[in-house]
Amino acid sequence: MGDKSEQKKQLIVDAARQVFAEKGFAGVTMKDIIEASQISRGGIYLYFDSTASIFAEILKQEQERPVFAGEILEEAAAVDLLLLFLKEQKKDILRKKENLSVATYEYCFANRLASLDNPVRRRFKEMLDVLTQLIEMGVSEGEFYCEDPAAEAANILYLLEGLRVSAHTIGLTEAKIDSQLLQVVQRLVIE
Amino acid sequence: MGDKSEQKKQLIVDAARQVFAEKGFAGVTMKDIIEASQISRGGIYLYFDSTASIFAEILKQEQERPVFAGEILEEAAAVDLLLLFLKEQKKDILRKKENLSVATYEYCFANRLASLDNPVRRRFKEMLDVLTQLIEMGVSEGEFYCEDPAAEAANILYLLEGLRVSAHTIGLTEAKIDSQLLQVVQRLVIE
Amino acid sequence: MGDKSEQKKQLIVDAARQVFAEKGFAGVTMKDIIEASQISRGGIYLYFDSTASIFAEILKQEQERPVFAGEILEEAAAVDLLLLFLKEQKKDILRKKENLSVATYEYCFANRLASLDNPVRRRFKEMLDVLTQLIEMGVSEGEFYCEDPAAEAANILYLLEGLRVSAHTIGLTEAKIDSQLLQVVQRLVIE
Amino acid sequence: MGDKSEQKKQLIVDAARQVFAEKGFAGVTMKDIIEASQISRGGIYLYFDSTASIFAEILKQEQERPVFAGEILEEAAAVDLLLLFLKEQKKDILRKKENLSVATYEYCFANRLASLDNPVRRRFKEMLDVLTQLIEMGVSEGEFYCEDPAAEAANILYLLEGLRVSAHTIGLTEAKIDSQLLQVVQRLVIE
DNA sequence: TATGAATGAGTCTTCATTCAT
DNA sequence: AATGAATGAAGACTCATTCAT
Repeated sequence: MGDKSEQKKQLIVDAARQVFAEKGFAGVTMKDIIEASQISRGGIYLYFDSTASIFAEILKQEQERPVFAGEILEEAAAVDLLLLFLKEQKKDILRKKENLSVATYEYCFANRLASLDNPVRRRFKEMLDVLTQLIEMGVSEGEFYCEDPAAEAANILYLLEGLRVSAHTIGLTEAKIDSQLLQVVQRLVIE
Repeated sequence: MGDKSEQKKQLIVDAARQVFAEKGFAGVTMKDIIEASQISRGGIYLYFDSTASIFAEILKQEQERPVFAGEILEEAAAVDLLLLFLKEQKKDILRKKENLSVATYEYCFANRLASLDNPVRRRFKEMLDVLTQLIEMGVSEGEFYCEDPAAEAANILYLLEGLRVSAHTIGLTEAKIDSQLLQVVQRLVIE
Repeated sequence: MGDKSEQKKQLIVDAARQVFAEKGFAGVTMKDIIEASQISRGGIYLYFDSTASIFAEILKQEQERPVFAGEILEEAAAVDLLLLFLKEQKKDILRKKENLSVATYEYCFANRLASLDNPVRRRFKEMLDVLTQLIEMGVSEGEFYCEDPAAEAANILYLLEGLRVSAHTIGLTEAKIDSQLLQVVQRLVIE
Repeated sequence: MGDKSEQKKQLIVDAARQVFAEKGFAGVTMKDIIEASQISRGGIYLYFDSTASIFAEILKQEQERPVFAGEILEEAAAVDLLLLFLKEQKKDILRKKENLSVATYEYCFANRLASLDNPVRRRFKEMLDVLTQLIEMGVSEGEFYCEDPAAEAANILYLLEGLRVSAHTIGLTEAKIDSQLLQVVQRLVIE
């Protein structure tokens, strides 16, 4: 039955997400995922044919999540929304052992994608749009000063990406991240 | 003989660098390196015991290279030095197929280092110092406006790191990099 | 219901025949046959327990077909009947991609049968009888010269078998088959 | 060392020949051959990459053997040589459990070869030439009567092939083979 | 009867690593 | 110091067959 089948598929995806979060992408074998899910060696091939296709599914689902985890209040000030966004990002960057960032990087590297419709790119675009709108809103409300909101939004996202990857390569303390995010805010906000 | 031994070791390292640049770190096998260097199956173990230790040696050597590729003239203006630095970084980011960035990321991820004395971290520190001095110089010369040169330097480096990794995950055009670097310069330079 | 059950069984057999004709016997899996017939994974086991038993059923049905595909006229000359028989055999040998010969060979080999009541053997006997009678008829009518009709009939059948298998091992042109069959006819017929 | 390597390769080939003779081609796995040879699971891949390539090597070696197993005396009568040839063939056909015929058939079927340079075809051509010459010799010596030696030679070979394959499909007694071979001889020899 | 999801045994293949020479 | 043949552990994948529904 399609419904039950979907459930099982989701079970595998959820188990696999754990595995990928722990071990990244490159080092994960089908066996790892099989052992993490309640499925047999042969059974997993009924749903996925490789670790890559499982991870692709995870990314797809990831993309469907809203950019902002919390509620966005229409009447909220742009500064507050920005602070909220940055705080969420910081939290995620620091939760480096539990998130999918390393797996996502490794997946991108292994598959040498960077093609137009890859989910990581789409996610970036989506975040870029949201952030650009946020900045434009702040500018029109007189909260922010910014000549090129789109470029500024991209700048913030690339900085966050740099922090995210650096958390894994050189290690980052919360203080260091705060220092960087503070700069971002100071640059924008009219005091 | 120690000297001859060193030569052989360097031969392996040089061959391996090519392989890592092409295929990243995770996908490289001992066999790949053996085939690329002039050494036998068993012979390589006289010098290295894993792909990781070979890559570690490469990183060590990488770290010994000067931060600036070109000559730095004492009397050059800070703006020009900054522009030179950014131009070099851009070039390297765009040469993504030939540099060691993916291999380095994969190596860091696979070894979950981020320890205090890892070479990637040391390299970052080194660049941070150079860049901070550069900015301080620019400030004292009246070329730059900057309240916290060290934070600004880190900001630039994280942004570059973000661009570097994004070149592999979402793909970047030269124009997009230029747009980001322009922002960096405009922010600093007093027109 | 016995009748409906028989129908279903025949459905499987017919679908399987196609598969065996295309792929021989050894390379065919239950999955292949399941996909070719309108039956479920588990359902096929209600009728057959292996590809071998399906093929056995096909052979059984094959055996029930008349030796001569066309109509045999009582009053026809023995020469004409012989020519008709050889022509049919030639046609079948050349249609090597669509007939069951490879599958039959592979089935016999795999099951190392050659037992007394195997269907291939029965089929051979049947053809031997028909052909022997035909030759005897020709002899008594003064059309053929032959001292040992049974041995001659066997000789023709073995030759045809040799041509049939050679069509798959070394490849045969129509001309080569014609040349061989011509010899057979010349040997028998009194000019 | 090339020499020792060749020895090992030959060891594998010899062990594999046994296995193929026993089990045919289709049912033989790498594991079977590994267990029969003195080699490890991974080791066999240093020499061959599939059962097919091992069997191809066997066929190549087979082809290099002389068509006549025994000595051919220049001054021998054509009849005697023919009888010798047929006797050898009969012996081989009856030794059906120990020869490579089933494996060869299965190999040809599985690989759907029948291409111009397949070794089975070359072997056939070779035998055809030898047999044709033998018959021509007999004719010129006044021992044989034959209008078309090449066609007659082919006829004998196809008959033998028919007997060979029939030994596996319908089963053959020595008497039946003798009866067929007798016909061949009677047809040729001028009494 | 009929379904198709699930199982696990079996095979192929690659790879780091060892070891006799 | 150097070689490269050999090893066996580990992972990928397929397939016949079972079983709850």
